[in-house]
Amino acid sequence: MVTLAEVAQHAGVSASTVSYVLSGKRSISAGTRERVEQSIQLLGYHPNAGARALASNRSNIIALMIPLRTDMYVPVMMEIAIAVTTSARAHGYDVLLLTGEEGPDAVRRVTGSGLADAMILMDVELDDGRLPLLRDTTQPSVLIGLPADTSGLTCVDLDFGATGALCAEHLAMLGHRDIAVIGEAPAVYERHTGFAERTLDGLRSRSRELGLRVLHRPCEGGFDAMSLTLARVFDERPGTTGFVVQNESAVEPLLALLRRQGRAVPEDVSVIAICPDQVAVQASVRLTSVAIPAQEMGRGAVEHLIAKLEGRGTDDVVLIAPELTVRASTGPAPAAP
Amino acid sequence: MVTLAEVAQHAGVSASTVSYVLSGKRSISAGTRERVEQSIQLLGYHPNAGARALASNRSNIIALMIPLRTDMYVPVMMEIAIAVTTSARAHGYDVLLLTGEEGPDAVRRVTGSGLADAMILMDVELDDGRLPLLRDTTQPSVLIGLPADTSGLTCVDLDFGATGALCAEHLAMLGHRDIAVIGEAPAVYERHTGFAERTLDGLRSRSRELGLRVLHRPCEGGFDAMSLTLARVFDERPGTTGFVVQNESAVEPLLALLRRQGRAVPEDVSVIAICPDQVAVQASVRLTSVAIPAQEMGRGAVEHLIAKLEGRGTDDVVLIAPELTVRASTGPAPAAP
DNA sequence: ATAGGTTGTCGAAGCGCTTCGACTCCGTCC
DNA sequence: GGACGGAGTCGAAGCGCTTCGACAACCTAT
Repeated sequence: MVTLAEVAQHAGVSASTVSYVLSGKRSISAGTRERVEQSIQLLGYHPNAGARALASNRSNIIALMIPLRTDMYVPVMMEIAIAVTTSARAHGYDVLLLTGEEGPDAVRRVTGSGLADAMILMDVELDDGRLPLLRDTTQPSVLIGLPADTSGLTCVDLDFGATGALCAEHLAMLGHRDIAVIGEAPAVYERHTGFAERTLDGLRSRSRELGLRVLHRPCEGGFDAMSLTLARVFDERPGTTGFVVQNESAVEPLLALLRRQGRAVPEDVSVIAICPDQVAVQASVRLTSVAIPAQEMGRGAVEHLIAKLEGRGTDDVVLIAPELTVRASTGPAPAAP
Repeated sequence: MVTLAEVAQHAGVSASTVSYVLSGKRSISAGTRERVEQSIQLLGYHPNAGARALASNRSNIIALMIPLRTDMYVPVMMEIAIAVTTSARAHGYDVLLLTGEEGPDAVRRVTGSGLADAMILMDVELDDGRLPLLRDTTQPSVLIGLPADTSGLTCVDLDFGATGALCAEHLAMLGHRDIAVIGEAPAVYERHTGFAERTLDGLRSRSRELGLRVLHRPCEGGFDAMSLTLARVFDERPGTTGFVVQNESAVEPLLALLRRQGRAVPEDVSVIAICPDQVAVQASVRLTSVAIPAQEMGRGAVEHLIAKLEGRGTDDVVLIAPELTVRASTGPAPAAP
């Protein structure tokens, strides 16, 4: 392994000079800088991460806690993780991957050991056990998601309330009166993961204003669960003509079942999905959808974190405005029979 | 931040003693050990990662390179990443997430800086630019995937050749004679990611032995692409009664299209998918499938890596035997018309 | 011409840990 | 009873880097 000292010797300068060339924290004459840079190239020098972390008290690592469960939004999670990693690299940071498995202990371990300079938490619950620890530590952090109490925290998330409202507006505008929300798996609600409730709240309150009747049913993904759920929906509200689907893995089953029942989309029934654009365009009907901006969320989280690391940061809640894209799965409500 | 020295002082011993309590590398009397452990608890001590890495020359971090692209198998990738992280933690290692973005440079950076003790590479191409670097370094590594030349490398992967053969056998046994393979997106083949070709080779050679006729068509996921592909298949081979689908995002479109054409699954047409079990059971028909054992692959990779880190490891290629689960999407070939 | 500021470089201290050799006890064995 | 060896502990060196203060050299403004 090549060390700083070896580079310094090769370039005929002191170790500290090489260090300053690398960090740019003091001015260095052009000639010296060039010589040092050449030596670095020539010897193939890479600063030792451990030594650097020890001396500077910064590891240049961001910890990313992803959920262990795979009961929801897997592609979204993946996309966020990749966006976080890519943006972090662009700022000179690496990403340490943590699963929820260790729970709050992971936070303690990482902050205590100086393994990472900062954290990004995904899959935040309304009353998350990790939050008190985050508030206690001086280590910057950003949540992707929205807990009940956001005081002293920085959060980035899609504005799910507005998302719900947007869905209601679109369906109301098309003349629908009875709509059904196919929600996430019951486990997601039990876990109090906020976003599902927020969507529903937004949708319900806007629906009230617009005179829509809303029926909400949680639903595990998959064909069988969807089949049961759908039967119950039409049983209870035969006049339902609009669907809002929040659970990605319920989308395709729903479309298949509607088809099988002879209900045409969008002539008889309109469907809006809350999902990544890719899913919306790949479905068997091109879906009108509100996109989940995974990239933007990941990038936003990193940028806020970097700002905080550089002391420019502020605690705030950034809600990304939802965008509804009209495609082929929504249309005017059918004339009443 | 609490340091070793503070713990030592609190427990009334020297710093080295505390270190030995922590590492167990020298014997410590029960009494001393207990006192030290109590002090650690009481003070909430966590060893500083940087200092430890510097002094011991090991970071206890494994780097995991995941593909940047999301054109294939996203859930599988995610599941592998989670399995890797979980198993690594069980062995006392953390996981650093790298995207393919940096390419070979990432390998250089990580090995050069001592950021990680070892690497796991996913999405390995047949002639991957990172492989020469891996062969050159002393740092242990494991590939998930199979390059063209495996000499000096350790690889873990599903035996895709056997997977293809298994699909052929199952369909042949059921009396099918004309089968179609719906492959990955063309981009996957252009990238030479091995597994797609291996599946096809295995399937073709077994088919030859069994007298099956095979038509292979790459296919982007999604409804529109699948629609085109399917039309061409039946155009060219009207007697096709068996499908093997390798592209996850083509499964549901295929089923929908067959239904629309009035071809019943499994009465008229049999479908085998190569996909995670979860996808197979959640589809609109419970799919006969060969599972992609993501968990097992992730865990296997970590275990091999740990073995190498401890000096017990050997370079070898571990191919996981495929398992075919019969569900509701395959049945006897229909009698010839 | 001289005081004062800038610029570029160096030496040394130290970050918190691991590890090696050395030392002290104490029990064992001839 | 003295040599021997193992168990338990300590002190010190050093891992490779950053950073602070010091200093020489030079430039400018009075």
